[in-house]
Amino acid sequence: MSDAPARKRTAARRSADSTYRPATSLADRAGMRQVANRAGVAMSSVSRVLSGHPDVSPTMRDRVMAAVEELGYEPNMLAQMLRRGATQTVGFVVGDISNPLLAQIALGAEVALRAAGYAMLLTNSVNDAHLDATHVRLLQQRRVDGLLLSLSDETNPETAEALARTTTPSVLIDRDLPTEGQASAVLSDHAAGITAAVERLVRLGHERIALVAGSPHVRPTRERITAMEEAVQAHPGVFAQVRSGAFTETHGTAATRELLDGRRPPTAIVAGGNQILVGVLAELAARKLRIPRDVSLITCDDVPLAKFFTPPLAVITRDPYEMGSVAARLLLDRLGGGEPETVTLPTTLVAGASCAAPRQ
Amino acid sequence: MSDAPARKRTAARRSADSTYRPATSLADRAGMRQVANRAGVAMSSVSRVLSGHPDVSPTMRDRVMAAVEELGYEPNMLAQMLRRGATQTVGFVVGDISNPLLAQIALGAEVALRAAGYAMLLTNSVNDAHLDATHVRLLQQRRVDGLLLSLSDETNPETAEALARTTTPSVLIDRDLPTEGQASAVLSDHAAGITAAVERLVRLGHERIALVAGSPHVRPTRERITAMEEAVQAHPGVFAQVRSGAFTETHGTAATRELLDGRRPPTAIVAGGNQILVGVLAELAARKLRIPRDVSLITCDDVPLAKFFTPPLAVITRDPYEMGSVAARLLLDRLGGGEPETVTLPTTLVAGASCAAPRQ
DNA sequence: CACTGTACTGGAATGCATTCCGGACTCGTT
DNA sequence: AACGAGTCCGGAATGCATTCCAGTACAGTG
Repeated sequence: MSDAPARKRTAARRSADSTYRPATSLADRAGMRQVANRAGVAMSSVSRVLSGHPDVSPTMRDRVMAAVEELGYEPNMLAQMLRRGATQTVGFVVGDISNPLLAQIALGAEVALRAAGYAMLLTNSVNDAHLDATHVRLLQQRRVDGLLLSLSDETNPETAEALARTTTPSVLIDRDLPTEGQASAVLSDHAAGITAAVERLVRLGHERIALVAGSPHVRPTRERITAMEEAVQAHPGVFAQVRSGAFTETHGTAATRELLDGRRPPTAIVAGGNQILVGVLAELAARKLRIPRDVSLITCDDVPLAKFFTPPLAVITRDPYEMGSVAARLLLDRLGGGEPETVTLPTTLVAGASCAAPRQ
Repeated sequence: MSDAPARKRTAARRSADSTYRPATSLADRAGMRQVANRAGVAMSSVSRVLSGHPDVSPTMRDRVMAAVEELGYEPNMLAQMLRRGATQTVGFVVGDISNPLLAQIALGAEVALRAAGYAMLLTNSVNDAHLDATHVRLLQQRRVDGLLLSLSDETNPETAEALARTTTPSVLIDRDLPTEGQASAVLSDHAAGITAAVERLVRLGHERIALVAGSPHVRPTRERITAMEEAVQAHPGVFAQVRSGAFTETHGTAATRELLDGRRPPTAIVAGGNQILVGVLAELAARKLRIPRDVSLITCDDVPLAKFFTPPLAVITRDPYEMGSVAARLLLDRLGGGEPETVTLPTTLVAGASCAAPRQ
């Protein structure tokens, strides 16, 4: 009875309504019920008008639309999601959005998804395999209609299981998982790029080529390694060394050091990613080795300044924005009832002065 | 009666239930009602157990938990969202996630938000002012609990209005809007960075300094311009030229061309962004001008390869990941009932050989 | 004029979980 | 033994929109 003011306010409000009400996040906005009352019709009619159902007379349409205008009614998407069982939302599990490559993919995907009325939930696994799985589950709890997956580790059984026990349409982005044809995929033809790079290096006269690759737990690395080994086999006398590890500057540096200190130091290096490139460059700089005089260099995946580098860097490029767009399209196809599909996009070797004949 | 099999199945199913059911997106999973039945208790009790309400006996807890286990029950977040009026979701409106700076901010924000149980919806305005406003409205329709705003144009009245007519807690990221203290903000101290840059250039002997800036519709550009003008005034004889425009390579090139063709070509250029830097470099390269012999160069916001450039680029850096983290923290504070707040983070001038004394 | 058909409309069930309220039961106390 | 108190539980309303179904009203046909 002698409540503190704060509690009293609550009590007063409650008695006014003669019923409790949960916290409404926004200033009480009109619901469909209010619209129905205002227009003097049933809620079902309001729903029909708003959803474009054919069984609606012109009179009804006008009355409802007028009420909608007057009250500034906007449907509550949460209620629609709950009722319809679809959220018009897609989850994007990405290793690390701060990687420009992934960021461009995300951009391409988001633009395409939004055009189709979908919103995109983004989670970063920060290269932690366990988080991949956690995020897949998390997004499913949030009832996403589909998943875009750029996993940081495709060999993690936990992730595989999380994906296996679900029917959520998914698209793998440059990843390879045993999904038994359940998932669509957009892939890059890394083999073509690496093969072209090797061909070029061999033609220039290189016989010791190294690949400083990233994590072997993702498809691009494995494809590149395989392609490198196969490409080299076609040229007797040419020999390749591979160092895979993390997609980090540290690995780039360490691997380069190892290679150059080895018994047969390479005359050409292929860097398997942005971060790795930085590490390779750091080690070459530390040793005062000049590109391409002492070592030829080719990097995978474009970096904005590559062509202004001294010397301009040779790059194996691809179109990440396009990759995101295609991923979105594949997912939308599946959401529309289509079958899983796999699309492979090209990679191209862009020449640059960082590649030259080795010193004799 | 003689329906096609497909329809028949539907009909049979309906009559079995004696009622219709909407499409359930996932394989029919158990709901709270099933758990309640299984455990032989009321739904309210199940809810209490799951939500950690105190009025629960150990017996009850065990029974319910057992049923939950057996049925593999997972609460439907959509229903919870609808009921609770909170989505545990935050919207991030960003100009263009493919900009590495923004991508790192997004990463910092997402990690911090996720740790607090929030998911992040991402939309790209692709530098279209109109889309800024559209996305703010879109995210509100999706009932986000809060907004992170890195708008592409803070002068658009449409966006201002969309924000004014809402009470959704927001955090501006390096943007300045007349929100009447409603929104929190994380800002970068661009003035400090530019001032340091000017001081350094002046000390080296430069008297004609240019700033190739980005869009004047966002705070960083305006801050930089103001700071440049003020810093120069402190040094009689030193004079600054500013060219603002889009955050594009094209603008960088065009502005540089203009400046160098002008009556008093600058001996030092400050590039106001990643894309702009590329344009500036392109134009300098086209003219065969050497850095720093012919022109000194400083760029804003780090690029991965800046320090391996020839010469290593002087950069005005900041910590974008931290910026994202702080933005998330400010938003979480507001969601927890805290007051709006503004935080300013530092910028630092990192020296590089791209800055030297001008030719005599 | 009766009857079938068409065009709409309202009512109610539904999706799923949360929370208020009242009631039942147990226990301690005098 | 009885009563006030404390524990705990079930029932029902609630959030909000969708959709099935049944029913009204009016038009067209024989």
